Amino acid sequence: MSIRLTPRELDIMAVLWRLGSGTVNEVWDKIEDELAYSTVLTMLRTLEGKGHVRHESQGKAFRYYPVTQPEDAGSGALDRVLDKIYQGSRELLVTRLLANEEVSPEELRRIRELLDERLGELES
Amino acid sequence: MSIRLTPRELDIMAVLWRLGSGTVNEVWDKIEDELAYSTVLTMLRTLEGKGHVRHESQGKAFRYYPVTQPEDAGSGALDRVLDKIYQGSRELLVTRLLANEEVSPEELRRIRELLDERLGELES
DNA sequence: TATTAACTACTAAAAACGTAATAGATAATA
DNA sequence: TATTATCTATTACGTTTTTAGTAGTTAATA
Repeated sequence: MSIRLTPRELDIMAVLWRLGSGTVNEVWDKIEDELAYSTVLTMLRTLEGKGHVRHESQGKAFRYYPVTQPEDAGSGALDRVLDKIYQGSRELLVTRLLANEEVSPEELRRIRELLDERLGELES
Repeated sequence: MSIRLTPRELDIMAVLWRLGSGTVNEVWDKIEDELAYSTVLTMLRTLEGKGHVRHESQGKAFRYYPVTQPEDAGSGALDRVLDKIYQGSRELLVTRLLANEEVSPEELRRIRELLDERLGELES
């Protein structure tokens, strides 16, 4: 079974992945929605209970570290989107992904290179 | 605000999107997890309450049709994955998406064509 | 028409989620 | 040392989600 995080858990993990680690305070500070400090604390303990984070004492505070990595959560979430919404079609998914106006030509070129590399590997 | 479906709601919508429409029985039959018939019925009514599906009578049964389309639910879900897990990097996401061994060269080529088209548009 | 099979409607309720108040502990600092 | 600011621990609760039993209805069919 692939790892599944709840929306709010994902918000918190996203902060930890970005920062590398964080105290309750730091996470609370970076979370977009306005939550009570204790809410963030509770979430982190929940996540710890599920084994997605661990903590070390730092002074009187706890510093939390992600145990579950983006890939672990990502493959699950992405596969799910791919499967359920795009019916397994990676093309369709990529089409939607790049449909956004904001995508820069540079980004598109880099992605194309990526594809070329991958194709090169397969042909060799 | 983008549409957000719960995991189970998504399972059901996925079946409707795939089939085009479905009676409770048909959906129940296609759902992977073993649920009670009445559970599927309840879910469909919930989805109807939220405006994601509608129904028409067909004999004594109801035939349900998706109102919410994959794109509607998809952009939200995909953006979320992109944002939270791949930190907004489409490259990273595509890398992961194509990392899978199962991706065929044909599929890769089609995706590359897609990119070329998109790049062509931007350069003109 | 009486019976049965297949549905929907209604109801309930456990489990998960999300949020936060408050109490207690600890370290800084006046 | 006394006070204060900052943390964690505990506890609770409303909401949503998920699941499903059972009652009622309808259409087929014997």
